[in-house]
Amino acid sequence: MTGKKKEPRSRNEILNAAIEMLEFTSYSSLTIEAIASQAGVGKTTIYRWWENKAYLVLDAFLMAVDSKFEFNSNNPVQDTFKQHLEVLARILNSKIGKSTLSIVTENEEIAKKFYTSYLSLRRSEAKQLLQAAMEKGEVQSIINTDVVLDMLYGPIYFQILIYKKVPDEDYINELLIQVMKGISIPNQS
Amino acid sequence: MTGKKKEPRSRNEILNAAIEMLEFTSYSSLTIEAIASQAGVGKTTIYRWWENKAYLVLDAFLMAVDSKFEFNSNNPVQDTFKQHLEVLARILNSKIGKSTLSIVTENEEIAKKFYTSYLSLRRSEAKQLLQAAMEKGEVQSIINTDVVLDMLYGPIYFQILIYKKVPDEDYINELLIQVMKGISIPNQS
Amino acid sequence: MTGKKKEPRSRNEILNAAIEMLEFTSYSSLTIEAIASQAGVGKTTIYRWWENKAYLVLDAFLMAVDSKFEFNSNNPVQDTFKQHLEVLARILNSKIGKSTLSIVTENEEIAKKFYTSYLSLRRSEAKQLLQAAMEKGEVQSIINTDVVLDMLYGPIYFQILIYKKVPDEDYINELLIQVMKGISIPNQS
Amino acid sequence: MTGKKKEPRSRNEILNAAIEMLEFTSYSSLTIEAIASQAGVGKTTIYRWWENKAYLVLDAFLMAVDSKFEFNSNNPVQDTFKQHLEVLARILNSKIGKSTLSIVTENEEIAKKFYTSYLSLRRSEAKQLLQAAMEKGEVQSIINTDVVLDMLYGPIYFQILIYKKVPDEDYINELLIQVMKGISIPNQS
DNA sequence: TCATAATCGAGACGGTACGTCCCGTCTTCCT
DNA sequence: AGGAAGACGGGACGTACCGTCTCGATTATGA
Repeated sequence: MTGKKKEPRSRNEILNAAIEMLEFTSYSSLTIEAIASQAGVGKTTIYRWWENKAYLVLDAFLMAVDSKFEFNSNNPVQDTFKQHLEVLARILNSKIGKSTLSIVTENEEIAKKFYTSYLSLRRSEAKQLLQAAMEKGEVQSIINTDVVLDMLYGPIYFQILIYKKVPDEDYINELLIQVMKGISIPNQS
Repeated sequence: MTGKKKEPRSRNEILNAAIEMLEFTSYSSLTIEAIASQAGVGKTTIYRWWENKAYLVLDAFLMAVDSKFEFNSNNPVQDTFKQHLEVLARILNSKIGKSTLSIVTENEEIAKKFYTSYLSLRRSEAKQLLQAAMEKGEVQSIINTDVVLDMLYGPIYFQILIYKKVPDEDYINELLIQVMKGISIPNQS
Repeated sequence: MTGKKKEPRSRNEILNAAIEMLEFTSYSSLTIEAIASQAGVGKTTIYRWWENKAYLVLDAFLMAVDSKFEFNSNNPVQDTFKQHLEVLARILNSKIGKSTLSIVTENEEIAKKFYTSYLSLRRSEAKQLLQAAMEKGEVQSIINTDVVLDMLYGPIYFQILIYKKVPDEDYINELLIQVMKGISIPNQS
Repeated sequence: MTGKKKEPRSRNEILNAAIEMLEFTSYSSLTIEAIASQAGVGKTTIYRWWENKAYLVLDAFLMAVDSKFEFNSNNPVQDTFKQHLEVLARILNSKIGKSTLSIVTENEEIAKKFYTSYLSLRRSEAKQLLQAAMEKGEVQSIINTDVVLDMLYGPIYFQILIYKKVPDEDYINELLIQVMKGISIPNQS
């Protein structure tokens, strides 16, 4: 009746070891054995909690990213989205971020978990933001929010995953301007 | 005229073997040994032409995709882009397409070759298309073409790579409409 | 009189579990963990009493074999030896017997304990038997008892350990006859 | 049609590595990995030829023992047997010999191969020796040769396997004398 | 009567070796 | 002489147990 089952101390050490090793190794040449020895842990301990390297790295990502999002939605939508996109670009461009994307890309199961544990949460935040803006009259209310959000977030993923470039402030600004052009309410004068 | 003596027949057999095997195997569990035996070829022969599995698969992708693009740029931009995006979605969603994206994602070298051998070509086609439309007065000329193209193509990659969904006609239509709203010349009447 | 309070009940359960499991498993694929779970006991409890699997199995053997020997030395030597050898063959050929021999063979420490707890006791019984026979004039007194006993017991171990055959009554009879030929007093007529 | 398939050079290196390592390690703590690295060979290479450690060690034994037996059967039986037993004791008492016995003891499959590749050959030599002696009138012809041979060889195995003693010259002499007493033709004078 | 301790099951833990898979290279043999 | 077939050294995999070590739950006691 004491509640949650214990979260063993070694769990965090393993996740941290994974993150550290990804700083100087690619995901595919990251080995469970190396993580184990780096974390001072037996391989068995790792396999006890994670089915495979992919799930481990995803958990490491989730831990690294946890509670990074705090947004003030009183600002104009555009500003808040700007923050959103900048944080996203920074996260996705980190070593652990890129590794995570790489496994999401190639592994449908992981993609599913990535979606439920991370993506859908960010997405619904963003959706609320957009809807609040609609209600405040900042943006048109006839738009398809999902498509608009893909137009904002898709290019960020695209740049990082395919072009291997980090979207900088300028890029994000231009992107926002261009998207806003299509959704903002023309004349509030 | 029986065909160039270099690029021996076995090269294509190997690429085809790779494509066939990717129909029922994931990229990561595809092995050089299996390809070799499927192609009726020694491993040595494969390593003679490709440094590793990644380059082989990329070449297989390029072969599969070769001369798929024939567009009529007399149609209105929107229609041509629609074709572009639909072909792209189909290609990326094929087994070989997804495998290729997955290695592009995780391997910078491959990403470079993917860029020069495929992406930059498509991108400059698209750019020309957009510029032609500007000249024809179909779209505003003040726009940042790269950002606009990312707004079109990024969401397609995003949907396939991350959401694991194939963008269907409706999605593509909505996407185009939304992008056009931001770039088309409002009312020339 | 119900039994000493020390040597708790679980000790016997463990030994019995080991014996039972050896009925359908080889010694080398018998695991402490399996014994523990079969005996409904924690691994710790086993390690509390036995240094390792070998000592446990040796103890199981000693328990299984305990008080199996009751011989009537009024019969002629040959008859008593016949009983001895038959009992021995039966014991050694049991699952626990063969397992025990196998660890005696490969582990000097165990061999030592096997010697002091089992073999030397049987050996001195046999020696006494032989000496009684000498005194009774049934056999020559000049003989080297150790060698003679080895000629009787050695072949039994040999057959079981190396030839993997159980010496049957015929074999034992022939062996006894042949040994007696070399030690019996020639003409009692 | 060139005959036997090639015996790869590394085969002997592996067997020698095994023999060397057994000089300072027990069979049970001998590992395939260690043999491989000692022999400068991949594990795979070992597993390609031997199903497991036991077969490898048995082959090492057979190689070590190969062509060790050269006997002059013009001497009196007893002398030839003396040589036989001494050589046997030496072989069985070597590290590789004891290891081999230990696996023969615990593994029926190995025992079978040990029998066909080694034991039965020695045994039939010994049998021929005994029969020659019968024909020469040195020993009684009514005897059961198998039992007599067990009386000679059994004790040697017994001493080494169970008593962990090396039968020395004296022991072998006494054993031979005692066995001969039961089989030699009393007095042909 | 209840706290306080001793015992023990359950099983997590660091570790070692297993036997398998595939890599990328090297060798052999056949055509 | 060129290429298939596949042996080779290597290294990571994921599994099985080892022997040690907490951790509670269950008794068992004695204040």
